Amino acid sequence: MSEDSPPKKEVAAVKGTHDILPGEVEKWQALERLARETFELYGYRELRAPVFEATELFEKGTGQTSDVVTKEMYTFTDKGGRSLTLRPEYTPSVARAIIEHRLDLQARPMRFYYMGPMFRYDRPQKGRYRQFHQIDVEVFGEQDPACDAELIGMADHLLRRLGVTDKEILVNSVGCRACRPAYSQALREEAGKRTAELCPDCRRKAETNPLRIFDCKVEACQSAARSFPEIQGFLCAECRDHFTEVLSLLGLYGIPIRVDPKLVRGLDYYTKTTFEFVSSGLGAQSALLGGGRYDDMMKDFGGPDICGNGFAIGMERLLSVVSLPLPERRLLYVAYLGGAAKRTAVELARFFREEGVECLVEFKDRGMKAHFGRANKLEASWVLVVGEDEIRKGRFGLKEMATGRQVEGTREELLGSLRG
RNA sequence: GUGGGUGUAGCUCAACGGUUAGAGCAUCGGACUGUGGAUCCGAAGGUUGGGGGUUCGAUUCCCCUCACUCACCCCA
Repeated sequence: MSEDSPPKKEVAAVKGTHDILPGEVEKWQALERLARETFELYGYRELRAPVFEATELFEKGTGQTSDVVTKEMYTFTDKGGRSLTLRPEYTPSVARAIIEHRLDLQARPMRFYYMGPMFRYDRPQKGRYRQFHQIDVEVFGEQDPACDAELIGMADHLLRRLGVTDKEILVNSVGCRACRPAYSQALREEAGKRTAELCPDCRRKAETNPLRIFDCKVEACQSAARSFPEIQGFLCAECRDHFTEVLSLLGLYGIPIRVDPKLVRGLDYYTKTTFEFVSSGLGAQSALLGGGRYDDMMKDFGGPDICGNGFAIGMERLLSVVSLPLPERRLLYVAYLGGAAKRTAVELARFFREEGVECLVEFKDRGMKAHFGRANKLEASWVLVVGEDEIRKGRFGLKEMATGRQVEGTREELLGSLRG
């Protein structure tokens, strides 16, 4: 009845999300494999939590005043009337899992890692997406500063394995609940005196979270901030000793770092050590990886009083500075001539796959030339030639595409060439 | 949420306000029914993001809108 073609609907991935296509996905697989291998070397084990959680979990864990919670969460109501949220970060989920399964009663410390998508309703830009992927590493129940150093060392190890040379490691201590209030107060007072120099945003931050003024990119604010007191002078004895020991161990590992007193991380729960790996060439979003210690989070959840420590890697950002050699594909293409040979081709493909050879047979009947053209396009390493003569003899031709050399043999004999 | 930049074929890009919007690459077919990359021939592919306006005439100029992108905010 309606002859109007339906209005041309724009089909496109949702803003800030992306498909990862073949050709690109191999890099992701390589990163995932190397990350897994590296973390397992240090005794970390994977812990997988759901993609969404009760909204309340993030309000408590991430902090009700943080931007992530106040304006960046993907929150929805399910059919049972529950308020759920696609996780904007991973740490609260791990904390929840530990409490729920009473993992705190097991031997400590607990070392976990995880990789997967996170969701934040941000305005997308280079290195920042609404669905993005993180590799998360967390240690619970270890207060020794050696743990902080181990995490930084392990992150550095992974980046070295990935061949990331353009990076700098920034480390700082943001103190704890005992000593940070005094520092915040000192900053607040200083900012109060210099209020005329600060941008409106920073005037607000002076009240809510004065440490964040250091993050501001406005030149006037930066130059004002340069004369602000530094946190080192305010750390309590415990925090100072902790920080000194972290730095000392990093020196022992031979990991070059830069102490950056102005490194304040965005999430409110950090205590003592914070760190960030930055790289140029990432645009404005220069942090490849960020983390630190959070001694109070678990307690704040109403869980056991055990400390936490960890970091998150931005996979998109990391991949954009990594140049991994792609694994070489070794594909066998089966070229057959005619309908009878097609059946043999399918059988042969089955045989070779059972023997662990990547093997492709296409179902469109082609001439030999077209088969080879196709094999070439698919970047096959070999072509198996299956025609009437070959079937009669039970011996097939195997051509190595790179060299053009061709051998003949039974399927078992050819297996040797394929594996050699 | 706020600013800037960009939108033409699957991709990379052309077209002074003026014929039927072109090219390269990619795709498909043919030359070519027993051996690849080459070459030649051909085909297909577009509501020039969408809507409105100015004009005899708009891919081109103006406005709005949408998308992408970069930056702010924030963060990995």
